[in-house]
Amino acid sequence: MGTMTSDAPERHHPDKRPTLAAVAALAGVSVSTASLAFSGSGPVSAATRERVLAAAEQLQYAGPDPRARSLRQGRSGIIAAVLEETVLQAFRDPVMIAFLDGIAQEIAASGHSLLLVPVIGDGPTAIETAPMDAVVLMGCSPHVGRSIELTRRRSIPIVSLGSTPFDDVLSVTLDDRPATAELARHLYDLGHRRIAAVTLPLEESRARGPLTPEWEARATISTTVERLAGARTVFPELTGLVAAGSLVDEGLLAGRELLGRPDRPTAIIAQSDLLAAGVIRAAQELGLQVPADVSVVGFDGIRLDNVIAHDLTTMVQPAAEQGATAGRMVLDMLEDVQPEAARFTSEFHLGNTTAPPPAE
Amino acid sequence: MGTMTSDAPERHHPDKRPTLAAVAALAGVSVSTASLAFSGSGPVSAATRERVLAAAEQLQYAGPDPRARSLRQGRSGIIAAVLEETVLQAFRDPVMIAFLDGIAQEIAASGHSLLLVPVIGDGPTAIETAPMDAVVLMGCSPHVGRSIELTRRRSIPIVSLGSTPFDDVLSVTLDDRPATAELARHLYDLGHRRIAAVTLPLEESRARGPLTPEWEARATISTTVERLAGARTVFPELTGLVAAGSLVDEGLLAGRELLGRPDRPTAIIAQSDLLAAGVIRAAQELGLQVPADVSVVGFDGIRLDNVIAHDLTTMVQPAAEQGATAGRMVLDMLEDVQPEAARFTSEFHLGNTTAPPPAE
DNA sequence: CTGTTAGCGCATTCAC
DNA sequence: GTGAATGCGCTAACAG
Repeated sequence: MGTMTSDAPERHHPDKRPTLAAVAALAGVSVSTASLAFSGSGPVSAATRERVLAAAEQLQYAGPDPRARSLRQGRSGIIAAVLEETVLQAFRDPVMIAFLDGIAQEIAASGHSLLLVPVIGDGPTAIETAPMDAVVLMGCSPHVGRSIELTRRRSIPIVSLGSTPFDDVLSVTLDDRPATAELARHLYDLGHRRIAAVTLPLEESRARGPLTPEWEARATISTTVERLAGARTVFPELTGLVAAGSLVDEGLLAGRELLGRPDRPTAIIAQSDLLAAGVIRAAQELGLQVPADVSVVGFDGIRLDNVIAHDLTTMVQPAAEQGATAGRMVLDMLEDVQPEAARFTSEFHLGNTTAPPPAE
Repeated sequence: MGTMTSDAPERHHPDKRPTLAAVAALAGVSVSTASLAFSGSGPVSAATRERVLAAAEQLQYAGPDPRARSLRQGRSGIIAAVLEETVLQAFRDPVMIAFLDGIAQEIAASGHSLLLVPVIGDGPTAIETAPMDAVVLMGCSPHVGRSIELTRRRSIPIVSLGSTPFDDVLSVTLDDRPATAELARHLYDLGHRRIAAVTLPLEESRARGPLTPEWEARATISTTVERLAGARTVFPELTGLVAAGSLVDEGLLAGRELLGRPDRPTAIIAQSDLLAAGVIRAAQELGLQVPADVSVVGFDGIRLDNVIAHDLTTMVQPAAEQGATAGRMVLDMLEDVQPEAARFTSEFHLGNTTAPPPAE
């Protein structure tokens, strides 16, 4: 440890910052007047304000301490985004990024800022100690339960974004199931009958492997399950591989395996655009033409122009809008306005990665 | 503003949360004892602790209020990352993401979490009101001055990451200049004499356009200037185009223009890997082979496997490490340990995007 | 317009 | 081991 003054046992930045009281004293006014001079919200004569500001300048006063202010007002101006993954993982997923950006954009207007709170493992996380006014759960499963339970007791606004509604948490959802059904129908109509899926992870563990009924039964990530269910409305027997994340490389791995089989599928339903891009890469590696030899569909509608040459057939989800909506919802709740759950609809985008199956 | 009830002036979540005092009362102990029971830091008999926790459970007490706790302790557990851009822009830049991830990773270990604070425009931002313990400036120019000035008065730890040191802010820097010189030297040694640069933005405005001496003189983004200076040590006359950001699309635009010229350069120095990827795309569009017809080098060393087929010749910078270092530095300062400025070195990576210039 | 009075909810001395 | 007191720094009533 560095230098510590004897009677200031708190390791801390040494120099004592001036307080509002000091400024008030120097300006020859009361603390409350000084406070008003800063917040500008009350009636203070121009002359007094001048004096106060001058005194502040002289003392190098930095303005009201946010900690004290937030205790007093019961507000910190912080909205937390709870991630059930590492920050890096979140940043690698374009959909998550769009969510975060939507939230940040929306809440910035009212002076709020965004706190990233990863809850991995079960050690105590910042979610229990951070001074936040509201929480947006980002694609969290009900398994973050303990953390959330505590948050709920704090009775601060909570909105869930990107997962199936659980408990009675207000949510922003997507039409994953019908949307995927639409993609499946599209493939069916083109004549495809031998289909395989490349799914998002089933659980927080993000394990990779063949999709089995047993494993599926233990799934905790609702998006994955919902999209699968949607596809099954058209292809009840659908099976495939579970990827370890929404990553091009994961799609590549899965694509190699699926397309390398003797009875390779004529079409692949990837549960994200990045996975789909990987599958297309794999096809190219194997000398297969997309869509002539194999059709591929994705999900999300992120702009992939720079990753693959193809225009991917996919369902476009309004990710930034969903984020913004979640942001608006928590802000509303902070204003005691009770918002309603929001459900968004994805839109079918016909690209050039689907065609009738090749003749036998 | 929303509705405000008359006798409950605080718009807020209505239900009053129980306080530690309430819990203590129910448990029949004093507040201080209850406090100890929670923090576990003092001598409390097991029996008493039990009773306190039971009382808490009964009252649905969520634990000490983070706001009050942070006022009392003078710590909020929040580290701010100040972005001189929008959250979306930051998220699109792989280097920025690696920085953020490095910081998040490092500070999470001690229970801190990361607050994203964009400072765009000059309106008052969260930087003045957020209860943060320390700040990491992410590639900020000295022009965020006003905001920073206030922060400094608060005398909380500040570290600057990814920009030239300014004032006396402690910094984590990269060897941009010699590193770029190394790339330039590489091209020179291969025989290249007609070179063009595709640079990162010169100013916060992120304007796009031809690089002119006048404009360059007004540049505020140090990374851009430094890398340019490095290249000029080998190619003093170097000129080129300024991109509007580190994006593949921007590289594509610049590449089209530079490579479409009759006296097109035989090599292009792009100031980021994403820009380089765009340039390579442009070359492909124009039917040029890389590196046979044109050599391209980048900067950063992000893994581009999924964007272009080439293995880019570039300087690899340890971005996540730099972030982690910045994180560690602010944590150290919070412990009154005075760290030293850190300077990182990039490493030359020879890919397959450079070769001798084509014969005339 | 300005000063006075009260806490916000908690952690930490120090006596007992 | 436990309890009583004391502010952290500020804002919001209310009185003057």
